[in-house]
Amino acid sequence: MLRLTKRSEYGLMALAYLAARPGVYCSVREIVARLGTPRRLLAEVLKALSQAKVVEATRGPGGGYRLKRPAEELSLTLVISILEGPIQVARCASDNGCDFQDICTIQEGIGEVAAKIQTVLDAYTLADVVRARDEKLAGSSATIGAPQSRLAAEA
Amino acid sequence: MLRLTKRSEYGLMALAYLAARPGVYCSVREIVARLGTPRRLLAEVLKALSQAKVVEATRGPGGGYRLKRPAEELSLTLVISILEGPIQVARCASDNGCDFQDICTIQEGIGEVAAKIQTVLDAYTLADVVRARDEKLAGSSATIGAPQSRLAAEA
DNA sequence: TGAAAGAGCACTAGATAAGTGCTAAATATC
DNA sequence: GATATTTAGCACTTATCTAGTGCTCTTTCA
Ligand code: SF4
Ligand code: SF4
Repeated sequence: MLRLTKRSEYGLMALAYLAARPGVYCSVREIVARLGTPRRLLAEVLKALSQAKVVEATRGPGGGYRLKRPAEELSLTLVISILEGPIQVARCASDNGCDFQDICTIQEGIGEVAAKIQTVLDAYTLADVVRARDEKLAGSSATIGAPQSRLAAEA
Repeated sequence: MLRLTKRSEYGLMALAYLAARPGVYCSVREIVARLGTPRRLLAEVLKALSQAKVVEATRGPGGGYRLKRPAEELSLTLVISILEGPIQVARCASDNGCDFQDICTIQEGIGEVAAKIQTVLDAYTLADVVRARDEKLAGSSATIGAPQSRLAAEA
């Protein structure tokens, strides 16, 4: 239905959280306390992001996750493809394919649309997610466009 | 997973078929013979499109469906929303909402992305689907950009 | 040594998508 | 008017994907 999964959303929320604390290891417990997401599920998500080298982890007390790459380099395409597999608006892309491929009359059109959507997702990064949030919080003040580094985080 | 459903695809294929035969009533049987889709499912889809006034139907021998509006006016947004409900990249749009709305840090960002995707789907029409197909069939000849009115239809 | 925290594995339940069966109503043709 | 064709309506099954959870193991700091 052309919708993001919870995994992606939880992942993005967590990443946005981490982006606000550059360099600091944040535990799942801590993040869940803030976001209110199911703990085990978010753990699953962060594990996947860790395996994909988007975040890095340390264990033990004081451990947790932190961003491994700057938010500007984390596109939605990347995050989504890690958390829910490759983006395929239609299934005739790279996957197992579709039975209709030979006779399908809409393949090219869908392909064009898919490419456009892909472009949107490629261009939109975690930094943009954070920025959108900040702009909203800042109302319509003059800080629009300025690089942001602080979320609404009182901890 | 950000993917179109079969309903949408079948619907678009059928509409593309109808677009190639303006004014002519085409039966489900005929369309299915060409497209190879499950008959009952395509019937279901066309019924929905009929109820949504995108196509019109007549019963009895020689009956079937035909486009009610020009292909240029049929956006993907329209077709998809008829066949799989309103497009919601995130679920916090118009539906039942999401439990996280109050504290969600990515809502604005997702909203921006959703709007961009929406724009893509709004702008892309059935006519574009048909055009993309024609351009592919015509290879790289000089007919690019010319209004198309004939598909690979030998019937 | 013990507590904190991620890593790994496997499973359950719920939601959505895909597909099917059957009957009724309309309509053209004979 | 009978008959074949074709859409309309209704309800159901099955497959697939999504969401969420439980438990154990390993690492690491104090
Ligand atoms: S666009 Fe055509 S070929 Fe591609 S997945 Fe959809 S139906 Fe199959
Ligand atoms: S963006 Fe935030 S509020 Fe909207 S659906 Fe996703 S989690 Fe819920």
